[in-house]
Amino acid sequence: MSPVFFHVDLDAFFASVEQHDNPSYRGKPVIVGGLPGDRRAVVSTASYEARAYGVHSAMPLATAVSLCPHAIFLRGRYKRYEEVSRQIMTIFQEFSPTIIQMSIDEAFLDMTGTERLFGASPDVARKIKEKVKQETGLTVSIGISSSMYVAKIASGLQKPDGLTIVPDGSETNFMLSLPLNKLWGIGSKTQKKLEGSGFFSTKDIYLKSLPLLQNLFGNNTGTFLYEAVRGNKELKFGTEAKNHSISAEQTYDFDLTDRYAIDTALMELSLHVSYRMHHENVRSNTLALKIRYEDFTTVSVQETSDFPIANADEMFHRCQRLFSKKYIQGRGIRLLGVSCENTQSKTSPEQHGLFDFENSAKKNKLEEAICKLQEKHPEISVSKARLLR
DNA sequence: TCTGGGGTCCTAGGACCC
DNA sequence: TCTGGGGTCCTAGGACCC
Repeated sequence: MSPVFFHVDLDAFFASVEQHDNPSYRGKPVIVGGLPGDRRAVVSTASYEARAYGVHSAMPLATAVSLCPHAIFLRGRYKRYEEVSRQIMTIFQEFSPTIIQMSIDEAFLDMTGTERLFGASPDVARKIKEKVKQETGLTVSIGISSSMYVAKIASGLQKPDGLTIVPDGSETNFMLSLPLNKLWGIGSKTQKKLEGSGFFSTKDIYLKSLPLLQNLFGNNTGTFLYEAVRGNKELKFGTEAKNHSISAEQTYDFDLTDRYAIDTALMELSLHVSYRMHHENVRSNTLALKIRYEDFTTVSVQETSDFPIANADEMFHRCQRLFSKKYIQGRGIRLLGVSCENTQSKTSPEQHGLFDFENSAKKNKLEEAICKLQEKHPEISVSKARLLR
């Protein structure tokens, strides 16, 4: 028996939530991402009414304002979106014991062998759409295939409120009917590269041998392309330990040049990352710093030490060292980012530095306490004195 | 029009070890 | 004396996704 996968994708999620919660927004262009005049903002989600004006995700907000000045602009209510997302994921769980959530607004459902329980795939898909609509007022688009990769692409083809079924056995034909830019995992850079080598369609790729593709694009990309255009691409979702990371970054309205402002920013980011590490009960030995200069060139430095980063204070000092190592004096900074890579669960055995262990442990406890306090009373802002301007 | 924030994965080169 | 080959870890940068 072939497997059956649904890929379910919410339509213009953030904008749709706003239109649902606020009926006066319905039928009008809604743009979530920022207010007109916000510096350095981008479009997070545009409603379909706004897309008709050419507005799309990741577009600079200023561009969206000029394309569609009469749109309703919103900064976004992410807590609310998470709440609705949880509600919808719960609905999915009623239909499949195995769901893989891909992001806040999409998930795979393994529907293999559920026919007897719920009925034929198209009927179940319609039931899911109905139930989501009923309980949240939102529409979803669904792709159905024996391959998760194909289902993912299928769900995007008939948005919004779409249902695209790729019958078992027709995966390759389906893939060969698509333009290159529909391939999931092929972005604009790779597409340019493909075109540079004379590949303009999935068929052009299909006609070449695996060794030739590997030769042209490297082992990995070559194999990916070969499998993808056949609809054979397997998506692996390892439950095994992966390299996770926790990061925070901030684009500043105006470039930073002053060292005091930079240090304050680094401390803010360190606190943010550190609290999240406490919250998720993980630690990390690797700290990475990202600097984006005013001309958008981006550099990074990272450092792995023998012992985990003990607390926000230590993270801040490590950040300062990395910063001094990399920063080109005099250049304006538009973004700073701090990231802990390769995080490990705190339940796994820890190696302590012999040195200053007790002191670190105390700071750790303090920060954990602050973390808990902040969770309990989010209205209280607990922060380093320096951050209180 | 002037480019968010949070992630993951891949590549290529260097260090180091046997 | 002018130098192998494999494995692993680390780093910087880049591509991609939502």
